[in-house]
Amino acid sequence: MSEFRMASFNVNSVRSRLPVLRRWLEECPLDLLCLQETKAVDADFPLADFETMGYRAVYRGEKSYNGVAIVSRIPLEDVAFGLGDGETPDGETRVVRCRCRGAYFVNTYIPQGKEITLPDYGVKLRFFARLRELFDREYSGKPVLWTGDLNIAPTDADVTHPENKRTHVCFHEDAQAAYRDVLSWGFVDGFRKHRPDPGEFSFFDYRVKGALERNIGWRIDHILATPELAECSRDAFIDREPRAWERPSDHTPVVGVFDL
DNA sequence: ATGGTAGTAGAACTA
Repeated sequence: MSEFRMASFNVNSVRSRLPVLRRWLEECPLDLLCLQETKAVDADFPLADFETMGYRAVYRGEKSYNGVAIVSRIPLEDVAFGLGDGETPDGETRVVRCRCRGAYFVNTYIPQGKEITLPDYGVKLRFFARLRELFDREYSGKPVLWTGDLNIAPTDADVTHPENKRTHVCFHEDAQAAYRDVLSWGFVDGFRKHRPDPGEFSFFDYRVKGALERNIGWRIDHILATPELAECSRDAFIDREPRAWERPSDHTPVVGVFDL
């Protein structure tokens, strides 16, 4: 049993974010880092850069969109991509799973959904349902850490102005219910366990002027753990610093510290 | 923030 530090970070292009990642990993060393929106086909994933930093990585990407990775200091076992249910799209570039230190990690980039009136929103709701099916099918009784950009702000405490976001795909009641249904499989909000107060956000829209300084954002990146894992959780926090650096992602990392 | 910016592209899409 020793300290295990992990994080989830939507990088909005892993290649564009290498300077930020280098600096952040130096200042905030991790055992395991879950990335989303890598936006690189596998041949273009900057594996050598991570190896230079002392990490290995598993990844699956596509041109321009999506893409997930798990970057780690220690070996990863049972690596798998996608939801594994035979449905299309299969989520190959949105879901990466592995086992590490006796725990099961599920790193997801949930579809954003565009607009509640569009088919994309149905795909998003179905994606949550398929995840629930995956947990039912493959993870019964196991210690699981579900993390990533879930594109959902679960409660009014997780956005700046809840009243004008009721029809937003990341805040709409149907999306929140779909998220809660996965949560009810058996997850504890690992961030909220340590940070109960409202007003902490992991996403700050590039298009909102001074979003970070004015704290206008969303908490849509999450660390969720099964109860026995949550018991091992020692701390969780959102690190706002990388969002203020040169050429930032629009997201900033969520960090979880465990005794594993 | 019913507009805006960033990324990948090399025009228009996704977020």
